[in-house]
Formats: sequence, C-alpha cells, structure tokens
Amino acid sequence: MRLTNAKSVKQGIRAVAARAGVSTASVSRALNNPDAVSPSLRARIDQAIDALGYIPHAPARILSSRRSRTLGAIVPTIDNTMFARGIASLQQYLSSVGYMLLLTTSGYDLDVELQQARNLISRGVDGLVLRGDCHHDGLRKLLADNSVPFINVGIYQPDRPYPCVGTDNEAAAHRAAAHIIELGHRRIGIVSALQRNNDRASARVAGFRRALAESGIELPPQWHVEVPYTLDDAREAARYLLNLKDRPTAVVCGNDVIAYGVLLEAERDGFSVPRDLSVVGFDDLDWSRHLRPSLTTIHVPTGETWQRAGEYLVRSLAGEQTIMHREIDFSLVVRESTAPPPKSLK
Amino acid sequence: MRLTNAKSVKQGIRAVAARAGVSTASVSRALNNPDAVSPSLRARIDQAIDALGYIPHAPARILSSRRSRTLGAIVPTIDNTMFARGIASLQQYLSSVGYMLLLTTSGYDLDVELQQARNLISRGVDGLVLRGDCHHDGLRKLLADNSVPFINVGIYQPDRPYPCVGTDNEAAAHRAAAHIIELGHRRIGIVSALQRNNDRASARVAGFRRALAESGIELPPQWHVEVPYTLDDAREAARYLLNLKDRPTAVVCGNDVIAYGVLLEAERDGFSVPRDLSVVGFDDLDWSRHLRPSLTTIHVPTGETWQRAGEYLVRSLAGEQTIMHREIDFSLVVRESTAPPPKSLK
DNA sequence: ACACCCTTTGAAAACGGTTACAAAATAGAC
DNA sequence: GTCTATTTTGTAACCGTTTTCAAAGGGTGT
Repeated sequence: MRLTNAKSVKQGIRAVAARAGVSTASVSRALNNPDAVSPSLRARIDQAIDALGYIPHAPARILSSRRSRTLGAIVPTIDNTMFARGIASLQQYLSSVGYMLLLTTSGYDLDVELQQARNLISRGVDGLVLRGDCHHDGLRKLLADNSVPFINVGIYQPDRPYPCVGTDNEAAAHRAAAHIIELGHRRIGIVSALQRNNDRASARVAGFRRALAESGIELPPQWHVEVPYTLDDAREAARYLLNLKDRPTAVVCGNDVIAYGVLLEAERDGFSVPRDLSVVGFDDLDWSRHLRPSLTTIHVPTGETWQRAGEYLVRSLAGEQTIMHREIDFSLVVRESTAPPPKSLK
Repeated sequence: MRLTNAKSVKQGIRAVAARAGVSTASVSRALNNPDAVSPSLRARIDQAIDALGYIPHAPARILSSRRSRTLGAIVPTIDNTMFARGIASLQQYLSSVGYMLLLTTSGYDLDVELQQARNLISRGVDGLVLRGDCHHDGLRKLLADNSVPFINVGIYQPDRPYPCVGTDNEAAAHRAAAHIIELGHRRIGIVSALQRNNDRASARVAGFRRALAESGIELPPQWHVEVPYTLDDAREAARYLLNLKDRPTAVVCGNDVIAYGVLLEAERDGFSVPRDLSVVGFDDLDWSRHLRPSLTTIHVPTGETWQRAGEYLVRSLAGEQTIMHREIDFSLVVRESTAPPPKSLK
C-alpha cells in the first residue's frame, strides 16, 4: 500500500496553482500582470481559476503587497443629498479605475473624525478624502506619521500647504449676495450653517458680509442667524427672522436646505416669494429647481468635485504629478425666488 | 568588539513587544482580550503602544484570524434619501458594536450586484446586507459556496428560506389603497416604480391591486404607469396621467419621490390637491411632512429596519440564535394630500 | 556546436498579525 | 515543603498572497 502525503490544498492560490500545474508565482502574475505570463500558461490558469471559483483574498494581498487599492472617505453625514451625491460620484469613479471606497461618517465631530481616520488607516487605505480643512490636530500628525496621502474636498485654499479641490466658497457667497444687492435690496438677512468647526460655512458667511460691506450695507446683528443641520432647524430660524418687526426684504442662505426652510416658513407666514421676500440658496440640490417658487442658488458641481478628489489621490499614488489646489467653478442660477424688493420697503 | 545581531524591528506588533519586553502573543492578547493578560503587563504594553503610536494592521489581523468584523452592504444607489438613511443607521449601529461597514452600489443592476458581492467577499466581509430578494442566480451560489451569511432587507417574506427584515410591502400598499377607497374614491390610478428586478415595487403594486379588486374597482390599463428613479421621471408620468381625458380622482404611488412628482405636476397643471386629486405616497421621507400640501403616506421605519439587519448578522456571527424573518411595522400617516373625491366626479 | 542575451518560470522568504501548544509561574491544599 | 490545579506567558507555526532571486528555456549569431 502506498501513502500519498501530498497535502492537498482546498482553496487559495495554491489550489489554483496545483490544478493548473504551475507555481503560485505564476498564478499571482497571471492575476496582477497578465502580460508577464505566456499565453498558454495564462489560459491554463484562467481555466483553473473559474473551475474552482477562486476569489483572491484581498487582505492577504494587501499584507503582502502593501497596497490596498482602497481609499477612505470621512464625511460628516451620508444623510444629506449633497454628500450622498459626492460619495456616489467618487465611488463610481474609483470603481472605474479598480479602486474601492471605504466610507465612514464623523457626525460633524472632530474627535470622531480622528478616530475614524485611525480606523481607516488601520484598514490599510492608500489615501484619505476629507471634508474641508478643519480637523483635529492629531489627525494631521496621524496622516504625516503614517505618510497617508489625503485631500480636503469642498474648499479652495491655494495658500495652504494641503491639497484641496472645491469651489471658492467665499467668492461664491459674494456672488450670491451681489445678485441680491444688484436687484436693489438693502435690507438683507443671513441664515448660515453653524460656523464652528466648519470652514465652508464660515467662508460663505465671510463672502456674504464682504459683499454687503462693499456696498456700504449694514447688517444688524439680529439679521444673521446660524442653524444646525435639519430642515426643521432652518424653519425655526426663518420663523424668528421673518417675525422681527423690522425684517429684511431678502435672505441669503448658507445652503439650499436652509433656503428651503426659509421658503416654507415664508409661505406659512403668508409672505409671497419673491414679491415680499427674496431668497437665495447655495449648492443647487435637486429639489431647488422643482420647488415652487424654484430657488435661485449657487450651483456647485458636487459630483465633479468629489471625482476630482479621487483622481488626485489615484494619480498621486501612481506617482504622477498632479496639481495640489484645484478650483471648481461655481455659477449663479437665477430662478424664481429672487426679485427686486417691494417698493414700499425699498 | 561585539556585534549585536538583534534585528531591530521598526514597527508592528513585534516592535511593541520588544519595547514592552514581552512576547507578541501577549501584545495580541492585550489588544483582543485584555482580561487574559495580567494588569502589570497590560500597563507596560499599553504604554509601549502609545509611545510608538502603534496602529494594528487590519488586513494582517483578518488574514490570521479569518474574521474581519466587517459587514458589506450593497444598495442600488446611495443617492436616495431612503437608502442614505438606512445606511446611516446601519453604520452607526455597526460602529457601536465594533464592526465596520463596507458599502457599495449596484445601480439597480443584478450583474453589478453580483460583481460587487464578489468584491466584498474577496475583501473578507463576515456577512452581507442586501436589498430585497431579487438577485442574480450566481449570487446565491456565491454566498453558499463561501458560506457568507446575509440578509435581505426591506422586505418581509416569512415563507422563503432566506433571512429578511422589513415591512410587508403588499400589506402596506393595500392599506394605502384602502385609505383612498374609504374616502370614497373609485377612480384610482397607480404610479409605481419599475417592477422589473424590484420585488419591493411589485409587492406594492400587488397590494394596490388587491385592494381595488376587493372593492370591485376596475383599473383601466392606462391608469397604471411605471416610472424610473428620478423626480423628473415621476413628473413626466404624472403629466401623462393627469392629462388623460378620463382621469382618476386619486393616485396611489409606489414611493414618496413619485408622489412628489405627482404633487408638483398637479399643481403645475392647475389641479388643487386634495380638492381635485388625492395623492398617497409610500416611505414617509423627510420632505413629506414639509411639503404643501403635506403628503399622506405609509410610514416605514427605515433606520430601524437596517439596524435590525445589522443586529441579525452580528448576532448570527456571534453564534446566537436569531429569528430569520422579522417584520417591521408600517403605519398610514394621513396628512393633507388626501380627501374625498369631488362630488362631480364621484 | 557554443556563447550570449532575453524571457518565462519556480522556490521560498517576507508581510503583520493570531493562536495552538508548551512552559513557567502562581495559588491552593495538604 | 511538596504536589497539583490553575493562570499567565512565550515559542513558533500558520493565514494567503506577492516578490526577489535564481534557474531554466529559447532564440541568435558565429
């Protein structure tokens, strides 16, 4: 009686190699760099692969090659049309170039963001996509220590040493306010997002304020209010602003969701937009053109922005030269929610 | 002269072990099961860990332990409030129990879904969360071959051999239609999502139809129209339906987005909702209560549903006994968009 | 036939952890 | 103090790939 002590391998690259009668090295090559293996071998290997239904084990691959072809992204929340769109574009682009996306959320908390970054790095991501440039100090150190490339998206700060891609929020906000001023408004209110830990929000406020200042328009403190994230929050703020005995004839908003709140609340309080009140948004979400009245707003190509962020990282990882600061153009979309102020209040 | 040939290790668990003067096994234990190591050692190790800023390498961990504490989810698109909410809840829950979520999108394409599943399995996910029970045949085989636990979310099918969690769409749709019928409508149109490859959509249509049939109400073929995903598509369908010379007095919709389209188009065409036309949605998205008129719809606790899906998988992976089919209650939320039909058309 | 240079292939050592197993230390019982 | 049972710690094999390096193979030119 004869004993065969060939330890038969059930799965994995060794099983494929055994079945095709080649070495594991060849299988690996056939998978990663098909041209490096002769056509005949490749055929045998391919056949073995799908005979066995072989699926490569990514963690082992990552461990061995030190590259994961995976990018991480940390967004404040996924439950917001804008981020959802951005993420969708990024993911689509990445999968088109053979990368995967590892997505996490920070809930607008810098500590959580740091923690998630640690998590993603531990997971072996090749690079990180972050929202804005307002991060925990530890995050920068973490990224440097582990030499993880990253990019800040949604902002444009050519003077800072970090890569970024996005629109110039200050300039765009300035444009929005200028539109209102050009229409003849002098009594202008601001409803912005919370500025704390949110560079995008504060840049927009800065742009609004600069436009007012340049036209010599005063902004009474009670005409600037900040609101958290939800539509309900925005409505509440709008209610306050519209019920001041001395109220503005126009409101510029930090984003479209806020603008929706103002629109809804104005209607509820019997104001007609744009006859009694003009409203400008920021972002141009889907709903903005469907609403009645449709919303005048700043169009920001979110999808493009996030895709570019992906491109930047993928390119850098491939060793290609890429520009660190990319500006994404915005545009003012004038719709139905803005008009000259009522003559009585002009 | 003496040569030290202790190969010094720069990083990794071995570096931590060296610095703390212990074995790698102890470090590993301190990390994964702190109670299994004496307090004094643990202290030394913890200190070494943050002196070195050590971050465990997840892929190595996965490779070695054959568990990743990662779940995968495949949704049709992230760019839809409902999925976004679900994913957000799932992610939050998973991170609260130390799991991560690997998210991908299929774009409503079964082949892509299969491909993504392969991708996720290759990545080493411990389990998979899928939308509905309408999958590529290869997917079931793939899951079985690799013995990857999974759950279908958003549906309730107690008679099928696969785990699922969700509302009974047929029953919920029946409830929605019944509401309209109770109000006195007999001329009822249906605008549904595409039924092909979408069990949820077809279950809802079935529920609508059953309610009509039970009340002996006819459904002329041209009163049932199917639309793709976007608000624009929905508006177009609504325009068609509302401009039939013989039009319904009420429309039941496959989801809220479709209902928004009907609402917007009705207003545009000069119909007053609910006076001239009643509209019912399905899902109860955020917007539904903000819209004017606010939308009567079926409330579905999306967040809870997805979280339960996560719970199911986490529990199964922990070896706990869990129920395979969990029904999530829905409720009819009556708001402003429904009323008895105009007397002239009754 | 031989020397030469490419190209294709294989053997085996990483990669950074976990864990089975054995050894050492400690505690408890007498 | 000895012996046993238990806990704590260490050694080293292993997880499934990639990749270095060397060996084998295949043409050319002479």
